[in-house]
Amino acid sequence: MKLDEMDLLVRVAETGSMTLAARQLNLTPAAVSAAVKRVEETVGVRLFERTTRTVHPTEEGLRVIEGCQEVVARWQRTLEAVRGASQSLAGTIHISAPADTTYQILEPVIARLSQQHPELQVVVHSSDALHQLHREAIDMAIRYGPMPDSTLSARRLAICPGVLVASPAYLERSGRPSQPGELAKHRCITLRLASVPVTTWALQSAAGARTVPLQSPLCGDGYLARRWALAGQGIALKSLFDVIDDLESGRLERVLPAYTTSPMAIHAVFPSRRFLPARVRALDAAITAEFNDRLARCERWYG
Amino acid sequence: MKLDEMDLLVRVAETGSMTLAARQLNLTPAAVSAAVKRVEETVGVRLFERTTRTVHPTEEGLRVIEGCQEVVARWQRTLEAVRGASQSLAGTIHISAPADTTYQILEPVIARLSQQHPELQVVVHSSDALHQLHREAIDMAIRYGPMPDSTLSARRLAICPGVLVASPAYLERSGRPSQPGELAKHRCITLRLASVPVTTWALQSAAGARTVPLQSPLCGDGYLARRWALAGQGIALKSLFDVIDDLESGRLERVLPAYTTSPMAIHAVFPSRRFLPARVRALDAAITAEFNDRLARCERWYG
DNA sequence: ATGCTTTACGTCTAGCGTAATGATT
DNA sequence: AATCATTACGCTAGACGTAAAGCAT
Repeated sequence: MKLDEMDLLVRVAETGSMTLAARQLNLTPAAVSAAVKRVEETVGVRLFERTTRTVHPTEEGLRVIEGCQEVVARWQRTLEAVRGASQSLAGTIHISAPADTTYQILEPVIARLSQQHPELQVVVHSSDALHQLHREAIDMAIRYGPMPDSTLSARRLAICPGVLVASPAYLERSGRPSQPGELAKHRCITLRLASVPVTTWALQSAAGARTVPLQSPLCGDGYLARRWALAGQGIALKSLFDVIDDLESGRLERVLPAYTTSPMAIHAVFPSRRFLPARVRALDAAITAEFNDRLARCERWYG
Repeated sequence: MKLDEMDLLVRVAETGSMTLAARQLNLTPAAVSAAVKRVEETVGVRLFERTTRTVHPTEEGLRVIEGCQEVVARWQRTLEAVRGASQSLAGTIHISAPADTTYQILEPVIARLSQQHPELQVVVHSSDALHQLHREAIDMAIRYGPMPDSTLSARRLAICPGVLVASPAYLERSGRPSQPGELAKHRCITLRLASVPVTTWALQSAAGARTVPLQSPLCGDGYLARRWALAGQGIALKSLFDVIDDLESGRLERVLPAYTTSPMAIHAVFPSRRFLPARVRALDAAITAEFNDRLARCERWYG
């Protein structure tokens, strides 16, 4: 029995698909299928119940896969302990994050880390889709909003309300709305999340909740929305977390400051494999530090 | 990296020899040498410092070997958990014990266990030599006397003084010695331990210690000594543990009952590998139960 | 001189990709 | 129709044994 085969089992179980596991491991589906069959024969029990569309671990399969996870993790730890003498990090990290987070927050963090560790390669996947996590072998992802419980493990980085923002120039030109109803008269910049345009904003204030329907001339990802807002194109709804820099510097102003959306969590998401390589732990630490700093500024500004 | 290779590393470290490890694994020394070299290359560190006579783990080697031990043990546990559904034990156990222990104590225990589990095969190595533990791949051994600290792990089964015994017939015929000095006039049955004849008995009593020099007409292993004593051939020095049956039944009598040797421990000895297969655990349990029972009888008789 | 590790070499099998097949949505 | 798992087949590389060489005790 090989450790690679154990890793393979774990990935098949995680992705629920031999093809995806194959893609992660740079193998063909045929090889993965054969490997699963091979292991099942040597172990002597059926590990996955499978149709051509789904792959489900069996009762015993779960036990075996858990064992595989721990075994692989234990081995990786010893390897790291033994050759980790050279304190420099090496290898490739695949990280996925929403566009705005990538360009605004991650970019400097990653640049710094990359400079400290020249042998490190960071591949950035700018995406909102969680399922991409398994499609490519993503090591770490950052996601806004509630976490669907799945085979992923997540740690909360921050929790922050959404706020309406616009540039001072735009507000000078178009006026400051004093209540949500007036938003209909403004250029509102909306998001397209997972290819689906967002058509309403759910605002709340001390006075109560209010859902505002929108038709928006500008619709894009979160990064575009912020850039457009900065360029005076209109009013955007962004997580406070994303615009704290702009608010602090005065490049953006809050609109209807009595209103926010309900707080939304930001998570660091990892594949459920037990062991994170040192390079991923380092990136995680750097990102977490950055988020904590930023979160503190949000709370200071907001509170 | 294969689990078999990890097991191989563990065995090389345990035995301190590639050839012995090869013998345990049914491989050639060439294959073991190649495997070690292979692993060293994939891990990237030298695991063993070796001359042609010795194989010593390096600093990193120790870490890696420990990792291998745990990994292999973890995997064996999952395997056992998964296919252990069939509660019957199967496979082969190699057990090593002194002759008398084998014939008198182990024989019925093993017979019983073998009957309960028809697929079980027990290979008994009647031997006193600890180093045999690594020569053959012994799963469990029973040893009298102090444990040299080594790569073996041991658990104490009992601790018992040695006593002088002879058959009533012999004592009727030759008379009962009343003090150690009189032993010189008797036929004393001695042991040959590790091919070295024992020429003195170190006795002690409330009055003090006394070392008696011997020249003995009969010299053999512990089983022979007991049989000769039973046959009225003379006086033997045996662990109380070995002769409790004979003393209880009156087939043997204690000689110089005020005198014993200092208590000697009896250990169950295992190779230091982390995980004992269920079959070995079962045998261990059965033997331990037998020893506990016997030890209780010793204490009752002695106290 | 014995017994160990190492190297060289020939052999064989395990494990991969390619490509075709079968099944499911 | 598209996508996934499976099977068949040819190929390559890894792992073993044999045999010989090199060292240490």
